[in-house]
Amino acid sequence: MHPATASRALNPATRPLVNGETASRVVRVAERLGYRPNPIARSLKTSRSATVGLVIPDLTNPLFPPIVRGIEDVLGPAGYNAWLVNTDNDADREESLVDSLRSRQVEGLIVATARLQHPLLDRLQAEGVRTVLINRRTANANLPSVTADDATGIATAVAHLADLGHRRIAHLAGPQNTSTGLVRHRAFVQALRDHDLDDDPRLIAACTLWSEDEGARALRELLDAGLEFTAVIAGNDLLALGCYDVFAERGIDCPRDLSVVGFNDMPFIDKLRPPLTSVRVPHYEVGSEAARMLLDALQDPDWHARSVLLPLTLIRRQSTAPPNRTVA
Amino acid sequence: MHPATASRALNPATRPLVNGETASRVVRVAERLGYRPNPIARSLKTSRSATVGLVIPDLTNPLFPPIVRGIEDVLGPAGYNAWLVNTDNDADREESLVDSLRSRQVEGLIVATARLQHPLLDRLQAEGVRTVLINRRTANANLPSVTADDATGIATAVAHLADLGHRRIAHLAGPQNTSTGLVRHRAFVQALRDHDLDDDPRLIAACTLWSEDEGARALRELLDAGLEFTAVIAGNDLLALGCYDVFAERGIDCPRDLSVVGFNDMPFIDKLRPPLTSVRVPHYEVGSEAARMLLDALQDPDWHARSVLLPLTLIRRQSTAPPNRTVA
DNA sequence: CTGAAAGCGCTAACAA
DNA sequence: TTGTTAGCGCTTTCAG
Repeated sequence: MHPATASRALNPATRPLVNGETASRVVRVAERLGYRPNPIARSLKTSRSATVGLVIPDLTNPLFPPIVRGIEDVLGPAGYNAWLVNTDNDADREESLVDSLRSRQVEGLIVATARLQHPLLDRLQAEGVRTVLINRRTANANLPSVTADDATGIATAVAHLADLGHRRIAHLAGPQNTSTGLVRHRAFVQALRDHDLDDDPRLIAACTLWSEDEGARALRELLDAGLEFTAVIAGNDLLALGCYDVFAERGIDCPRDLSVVGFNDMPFIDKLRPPLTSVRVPHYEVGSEAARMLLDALQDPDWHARSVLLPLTLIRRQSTAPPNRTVA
Repeated sequence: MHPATASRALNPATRPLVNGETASRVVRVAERLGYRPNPIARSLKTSRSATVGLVIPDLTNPLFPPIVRGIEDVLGPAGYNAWLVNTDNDADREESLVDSLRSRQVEGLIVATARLQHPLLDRLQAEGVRTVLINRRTANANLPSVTADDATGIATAVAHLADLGHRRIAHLAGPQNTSTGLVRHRAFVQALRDHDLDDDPRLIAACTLWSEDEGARALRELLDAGLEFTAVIAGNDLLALGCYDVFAERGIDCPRDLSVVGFNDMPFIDKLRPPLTSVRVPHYEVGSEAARMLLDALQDPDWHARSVLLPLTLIRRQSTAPPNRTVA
């Protein structure tokens, strides 16, 4: 038995090249000997790896695990693995991690860390690295992406509050250098106008991070400014969590004194006090769709970029109610 | 310039073998050319990989991200990476994932999926694969592990409830084929006796999974049996979450009608209604300690297994209060 | 359909 | 201190 023949017999793709009988004999013997192909040697020869890199800003954000699931569930059956890295929202770390993924011959990347201006991503595209963005996009629209339909989501949230009778709604705007922060902010302003609500710019508080602390800080700022408002749309659930901290701190009764809407509907958010009304993003589907897209791109050399917007639904819970005119 | 010399100059470990001046010249040129060593070729040659495998049952459990962080923070500076896999609590999947990690030449494993009887882990040990267990252990005590001091944690929880005046305390026992489930169960019984509390065996409900649904099912079972009890110690926070679902379902006022204690103090559990009293496990430290242990084991060929128990603290929140004699 | 031969990029042993 | 040589385990031409 000659190694080349064995190799052909063991690789499903080249199996047809070899006599059916020899093939099955090889497979049987390999089985008996407990032979395991060495993917490293294979990688070295073929410069492929059956692996894709997954670049996450922060795994401790409960948003990401379901996305990772979605990705793995699609990649696995296709014979691919995901190599996961955490950037901690640090551009240098991101650069070196992407480097290390590339030197390990990952065949493509799924990136959840996009900022609107993102030189690294432009470079990857220029160098022809197959990349799919998730959650956030860059200003450069040529990169394929799978994101939520943020604008519609915010519009739905505003409509919900308007229906309840709110007229002065505040917004905790996420970082404006991320597509999600910017799109949600703009959609918020647009939706206020569409509903003829007060679009007082002072009711928009900028957050520099997607974090609980920033959410708390921003809400305090609005309250301390003595502005009148009866509801808040937080740029995401973490910012909304910060609002809950302020409620506890200042004895604010939610939803009687103030309604809050979050964004993402992350796990466990339904167990808060009160359960948070939030715009649900189908995280698992974001992951599975992105993985499918990347596999397509890997298979078809002249695949062309698409951007998928996944639909959102507003999950109404107890953090929103009609405004309490006597208090606000 | 000869490739072997360049190789020696670029590898910090062999750098001393080469003339200082040539070395820095090589480094400079490599820099200018944007040379990136190919870790795959290196792996093939050296059969090392600077990588360890991390075997997690379910990444969507918020317990794990902080552990992963702890591991990466120790591994990174030592020049190692972690390759993370999800088993979904499926033994077959686990087997094939561990296989794939090994064929990728991981130098060691950190395993969070241990069951008391765990043939795969015994085999790994027999084959000399460097392995550190976290969270749970096997019956085979020879495997090094980093776990929480569960018994003391449960004793503290029982003491807390006893101090509040509870005398009939129920336990939602986690899967008895895991060390955590078994140890907590036994510690619970022991602690009841130490405090002279009623150790009615009917007050212990077995859960077959560490899940919210199982927690809910088990608590319903206890309530439906018409047993009298004023507090519950859940085997972990997910089981405790299930209790919250039953409270909502049946209009039970926690902590007035029933006190609950969780275990793990997982992220966001402090935001529940009411905030959950829980035994805090230092997850980050579990990860960092395990990573340090594994690095030690990799460096020192005749390293001997140790097991580390990390201390726990009870975090008192609003889910526990004195029993309400008139209702219970 | 199968065999022979070469080489992916790197490093370790040995020689100079 | 540097050069030479060989080979990690696999796949893929090319020839037979």
